[in-house]
Amino acid sequence: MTDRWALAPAEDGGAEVVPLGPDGLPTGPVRREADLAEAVRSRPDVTRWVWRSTAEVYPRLLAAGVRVERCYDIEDAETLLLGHEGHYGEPRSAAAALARLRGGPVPPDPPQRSAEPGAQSSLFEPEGVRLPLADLLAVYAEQQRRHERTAHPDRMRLLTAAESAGMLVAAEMNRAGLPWSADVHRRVLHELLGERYAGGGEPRRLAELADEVSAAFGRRVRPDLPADVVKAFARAGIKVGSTRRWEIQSVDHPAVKPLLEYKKLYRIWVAHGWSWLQDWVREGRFRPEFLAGGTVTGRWVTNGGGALQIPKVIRRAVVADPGWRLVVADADQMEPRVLAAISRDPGLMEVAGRETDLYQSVSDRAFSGDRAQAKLAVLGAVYGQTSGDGLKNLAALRRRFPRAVAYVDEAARAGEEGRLVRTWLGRTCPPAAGATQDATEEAGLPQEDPTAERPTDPVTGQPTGHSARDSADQGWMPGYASGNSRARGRFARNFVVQGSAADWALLLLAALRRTCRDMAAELVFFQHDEVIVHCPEEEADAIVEAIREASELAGRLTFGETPVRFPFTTAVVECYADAK
DNA sequence: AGTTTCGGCGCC
DNA sequence: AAAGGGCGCCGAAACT
Repeated sequence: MTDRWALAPAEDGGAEVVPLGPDGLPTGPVRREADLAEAVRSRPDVTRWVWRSTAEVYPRLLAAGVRVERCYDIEDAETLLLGHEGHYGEPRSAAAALARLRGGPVPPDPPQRSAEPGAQSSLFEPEGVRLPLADLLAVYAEQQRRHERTAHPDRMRLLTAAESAGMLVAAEMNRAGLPWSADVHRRVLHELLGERYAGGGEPRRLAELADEVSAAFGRRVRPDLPADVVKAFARAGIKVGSTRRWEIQSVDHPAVKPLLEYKKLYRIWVAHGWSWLQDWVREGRFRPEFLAGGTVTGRWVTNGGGALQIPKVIRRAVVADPGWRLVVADADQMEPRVLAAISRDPGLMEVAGRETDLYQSVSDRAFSGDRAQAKLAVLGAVYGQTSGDGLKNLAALRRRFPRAVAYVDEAARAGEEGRLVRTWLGRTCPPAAGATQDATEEAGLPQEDPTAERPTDPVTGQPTGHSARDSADQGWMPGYASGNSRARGRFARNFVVQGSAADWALLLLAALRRTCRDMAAELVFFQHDEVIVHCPEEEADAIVEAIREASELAGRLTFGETPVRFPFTTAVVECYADAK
């Protein structure tokens, strides 16, 4: 039985709270509490807290040592509901939702903060605009009704609940940080890059490689400047369109080898080098800011430190505390398994019902045992590959798994025709640029109001700088929603799979978090289909089992009863790099 | 001088 | 002829 309360923080550090019934309406008077954290701590029986913004409230609770079981984030739900209703990009604040409900002018969303290196979390800078508790309740009650009007109310309720759970996980991970050994990191950097020179220029190894490149060309060439490199190749009689690795690596020239090595190391140096270490690692922890549902597909993003792009060599610096372990768990072939679950393709579900290598099973059935071809074909189907071996092999895939291929083909067709597609739980893709009214109307702003704000970018919340006139055909939507029909088809094709995988991953995290509740174990990292739990050595086995159980539960909750399994490869290690 | 876009590459 | 989705990050280039 859920005991649900709503909460609104007050300016003075206190809060208003009120109990809610099953219909979301108050069942008692509003209580005024002097201390926000105490208001929650003193009500341990509450199983779900309804609030405007997890990012506003939960870091403060965590700082006071208070955790909650579940929450409902009104502004996140507003975003998901607006998307489902075809109003992607409209202001998503509770204040805007209230204005739409009451018929007043809709305020634009405040600009988003961006992370500063080493900055503390938003403890004392509540983001967004607060709303009185009574207004919040009106928005919440209306949202409950809007859930009922969606294509699958049960799934939509699960989606908003799951993403709220994800936001709790994200806040807790932000607080925990990823265990990081600065000493190991510096050792790795020294091995790869050599000594640093005074003045902050290139380290020794990069300088040497730059010299080798120059020597090979017979003139001074800066390998970090693409234009310089293209020009140098041209003088050597070699025409290259870019200096991308895949294009350069087949070129027969002595500069190629040192150039590619330079680019690899340069990347480490600028993105994860000494200044990164200085900026992002404090007291043995790397603290990026995880943001649940930060992408249109529902995948998470991080602000700062490139936490989801840590190069493999740098993972040697992720080291458990003494006596503790990292349980590194990686979902096996997640995307094709998700495709099996959402398409209900009998053959693919049967294959995905085994815990053994899915690509091998697919290749046994359709590719005469050639696993590499099978994998290319599957990924090509999911990503919308239109050339090469993947396309050729798509035909074989289609013969054996017709419903699976038809599912993504239909999504692609919908995308090309400008229709919306949804994930299994109901997260909806943004509309194509040009397919909707202009941004000003989208924002619900009065057309004649001279004081109306300029259109804001639906992703960044920043003014676009474009007029309403040109916003429909250029620029105000990012590339995924571009007017290019085929690109739009590929986007939609991938959206249904990647996004449904993100749906499932949220449920997985929620279940795993629940298991960790009464243990010392902490979730410290999440990357699409991979989680890391930091725990005392003696808890590691229990965590491995918990991951298995969480995966099973997440599969069933998300997709219903299907034969599809979501096995994980787990490793109990002291160092992240040892997991692979 | 400050801001935005581009090229390239890291991860999934 | 080329033809894969989603991100973040950096310095350089391009812009205002």
